[in-house]
Amino acid sequence: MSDDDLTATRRAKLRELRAVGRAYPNDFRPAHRASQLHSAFESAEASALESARPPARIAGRVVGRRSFGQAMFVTVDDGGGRIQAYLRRDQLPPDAWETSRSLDLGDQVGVEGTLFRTKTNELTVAASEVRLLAKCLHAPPEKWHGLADVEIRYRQRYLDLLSNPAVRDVFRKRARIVAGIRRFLSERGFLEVETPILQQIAGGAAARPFRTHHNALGLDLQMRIAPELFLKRLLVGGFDRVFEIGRNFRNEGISTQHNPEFTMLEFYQAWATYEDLMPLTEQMVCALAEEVAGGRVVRCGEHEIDLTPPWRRISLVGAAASAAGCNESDLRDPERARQVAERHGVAIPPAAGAGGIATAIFEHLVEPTLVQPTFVTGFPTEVSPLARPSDSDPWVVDRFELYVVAREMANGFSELNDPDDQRERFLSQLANRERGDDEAHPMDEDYVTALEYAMPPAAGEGIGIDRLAMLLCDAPSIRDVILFPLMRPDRRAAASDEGETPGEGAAPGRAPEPRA
RNA sequence: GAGCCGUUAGCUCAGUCGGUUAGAGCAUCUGCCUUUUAAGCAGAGGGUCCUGGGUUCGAUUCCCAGACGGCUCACCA
Repeated sequence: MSDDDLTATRRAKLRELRAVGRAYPNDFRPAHRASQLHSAFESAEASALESARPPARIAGRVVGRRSFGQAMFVTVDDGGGRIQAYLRRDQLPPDAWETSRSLDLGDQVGVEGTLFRTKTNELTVAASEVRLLAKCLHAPPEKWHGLADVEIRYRQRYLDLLSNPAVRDVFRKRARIVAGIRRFLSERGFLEVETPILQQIAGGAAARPFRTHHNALGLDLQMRIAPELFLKRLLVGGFDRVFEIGRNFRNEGISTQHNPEFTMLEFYQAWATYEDLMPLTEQMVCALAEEVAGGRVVRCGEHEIDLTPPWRRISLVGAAASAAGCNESDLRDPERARQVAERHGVAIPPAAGAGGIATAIFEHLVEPTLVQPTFVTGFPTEVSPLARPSDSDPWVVDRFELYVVAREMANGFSELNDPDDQRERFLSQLANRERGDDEAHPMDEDYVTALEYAMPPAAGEGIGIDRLAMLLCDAPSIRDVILFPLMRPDRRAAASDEGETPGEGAAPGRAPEPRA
């Protein structure tokens, strides 16, 4: 049967339902969840159930149907688990039996009855009532292999979720990660805040923004690339520990590790340095791993990652020099650094000085090797326009990045709160922009003004939630932990949808759906 | 943006060294079946082989272009 035929068959059943009553009722209230019933009656013997006849009222999607003429088994998935129901003609009202006979895979159904165990000892609802609650008009993906077409999995995530239980688990884990972060930070006195996504100057990171427009104000705006500068304004305002979990938007390429919109945690703590944030990060990530991955050792692809603190610490310039076979001093000199980069075939970013070149060398030679959790410190000041210079060596800043499985996972530093230095850094970034670095940080005078009102010394950190979820859920692509990743429009589907009206032509009796 | 790979029934996949009716399992339809669980048995239907051009007597298959996806690289704090 073609797709149209499959749908037409189901639509015909829907038409019959409409003819005799409400096709989409909302008066059935399930009293039990499949998982509850399984755990509550786990140890109940068949004979015990036989005498007690515990009532059960469940609702969910039909994911299996085995028919025997005058009886059938139906497996119902209520989102949290599955339980099967046994439907017999001689135990059901006639209309419920008719409903049962017309059930299709994918339908939403409500079943009421009593629990028993079958010959094969499976806990089962012996149905005394069956209600169709919502008709499924399309054939669902195959029961055994599930949905494998990656494109459909992303475009129609609901199909992925309803046919691949492991996918639901990933997103449940992701929710627990986010909830765990909130709990962890709230317990430590951090205040959760929300700052603008629509901004006039998108700052706080090196990235190209999306542009948009506010009609009433006639104002061009950008989507935020980071909440950083607003969160630090809040430090000036007197909130000494703040955090935000929210979406950032960066107008850049898509890969297994990049989605144009992604979720970031940023938190700021006054009276702290980047040294304080490293153990805090270790604690937080360990707590999350123990909660969602069952321990501090997590499997990620072919790697086994041991998150037990303390994590290794290396210096960026030191590691880059040793990987490139040169001295650190070579990487502090623009000309010699350039030669080292060229010798190793490392592309030199536009407008880069020695610090930028050293960072590029690090990223190409060292970053891919950082599989176990590693804090990288000693970032050049040149590539860190918002971070506080190290007291002992102002060529670098008090900053770290966390790498796990060769992926950047977190970025934290002691905040630059000297307004005059910050203005100079912005000006230097502007100069880089002139020289072709289109991701150089823009000038933000309003932010500098905020610093002039005295921001307490502080440290702040950003953690990529998607990448953290990838690590803790063992997901190879960021699209596996983002429910609806950005996709190109599917022009094939658009073209064919315009050419036909699916199913409707063959259903002349069907009245249009009232919408108001 | 570049390279490689993929796109065949609603789903999961075979297949065609260019050949006449393109297959399987699940799903669907018909019949039988009151404890099955990837239920079973018998039968049937279901295809824009991603799209468009080209080569050819003949293209789902070969060539070119395009669409969409995946991976790698580039980009990307």
